Amino acid sequence: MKYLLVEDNIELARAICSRMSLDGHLVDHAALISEAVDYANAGEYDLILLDIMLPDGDGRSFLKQHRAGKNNTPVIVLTARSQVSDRISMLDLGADDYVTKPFDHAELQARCRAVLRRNAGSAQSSIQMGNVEFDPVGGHLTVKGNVINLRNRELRLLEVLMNARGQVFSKHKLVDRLFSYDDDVSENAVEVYIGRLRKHLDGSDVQIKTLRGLGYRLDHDA
Amino acid sequence: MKYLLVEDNIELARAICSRMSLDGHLVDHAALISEAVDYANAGEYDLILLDIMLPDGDGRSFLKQHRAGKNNTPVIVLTARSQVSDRISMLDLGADDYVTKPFDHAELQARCRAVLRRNAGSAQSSIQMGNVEFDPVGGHLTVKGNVINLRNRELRLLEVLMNARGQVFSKHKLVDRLFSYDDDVSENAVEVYIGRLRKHLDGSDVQIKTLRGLGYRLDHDA
DNA sequence: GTCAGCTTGTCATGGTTGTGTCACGATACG
DNA sequence: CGTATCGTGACACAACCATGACAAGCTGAC
Repeated sequence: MKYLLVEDNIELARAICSRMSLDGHLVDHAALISEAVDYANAGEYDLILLDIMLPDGDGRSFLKQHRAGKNNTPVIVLTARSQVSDRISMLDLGADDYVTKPFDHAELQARCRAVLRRNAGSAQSSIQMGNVEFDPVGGHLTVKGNVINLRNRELRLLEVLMNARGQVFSKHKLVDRLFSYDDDVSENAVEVYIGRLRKHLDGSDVQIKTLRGLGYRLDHDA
Repeated sequence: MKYLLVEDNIELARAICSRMSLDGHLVDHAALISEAVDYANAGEYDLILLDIMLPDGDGRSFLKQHRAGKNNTPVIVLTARSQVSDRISMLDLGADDYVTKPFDHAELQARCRAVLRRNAGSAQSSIQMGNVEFDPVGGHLTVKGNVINLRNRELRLLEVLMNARGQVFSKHKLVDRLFSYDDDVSENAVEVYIGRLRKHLDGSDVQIKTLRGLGYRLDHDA
């Protein structure tokens, strides 16, 4: 995925960039509206993250211009909590979601995924794989017709694995995905959750394979 | 599909138009009641999106007139959150649904689809689910034949849950849905309302399930 | 005005459970 | 056989949730 980040606070921008890069996304960064316009005109983006307080103008003008150009790229607005009225007009102008600063990176990532999923797969939210059906919106899993309610972390882990089946995730990467930055969590936690998920998937034709020293991968037996 | 949008805020109107156009719909835009009447008389629309605060009068008058003319075109009302108390009168006058500003465009699209679908298969305003019948227009609930009057907030909460059964709503999202932005309301309020709703639903085969750390979901026991 | 009655959000408390760690056993691999 | 890596049952704690009580608001009647 290719993101455009419009944010004048350099440190924050750098943090977001590195986080997103870790997820395998490509991020272009603009610190000014004028830059942002140039970037947007030059390339196709899957998602735009837009701060509204910028040195050379209001993010609104960018958003307005963006939508006026019949551009359908989803936009997530980054806003301070105090700028309430701005937030309102942003949504009215066609933003797809908003995140209030300061935000948790895990939350931003979740919002991004949600917006992208909503935008791409339209109504199709549940993921099918063999005799397993996973519904992240409903928060449950169906294995051979039996409904299993997943807990928060299990859900998030499965979501990550399901969205990139066949891809290997290192434990380090999974920790990054599941926990926020300041949560200091051992990698053993991931092992525990993998174990719990495996229990839920027992009897299905989907399994989480261990690749010693590398990580985990979701496989579907043929 | 052909939509008529009645909205005096030009920026918002433009944003909605471009969004809808991207979905392949044709949208006519009226900024005044008088214009709207002309449009409505001139053409057949599949759906009307109606703002109620308009410079030359109240959208209600348009709605009344529209229905008086035996016109069956579904209408979705766009209203500010503070005007939610008007909702009953809007629905009484024949609106099919309402969306509070500011709204998420994805939500507006979903509401449009829902209304059109509902309209295709003959109109029914009340929602049935197991031995529970919910009438959002009348504001009451029938559980096993017993009529229960709901209070305003309980009503809105149940409406949100009923319109997307099986979907998990985080408390954050529910706060967003039920309260306006400048109401600074704790998430505990949602817990309280869930509790109150559960009391009303006692003895029915519909229940609000708690998904710890995730939110709430309306379930129907089989 | 004011008083009663109803709605609504907050608070404090207590119960429940999801979560991450630990310790130890199992397994892969050189 | 030794070591690094992974699996897992048990556990303690913190986070989360339910709920009764309460106070502030609102409404309408008089």
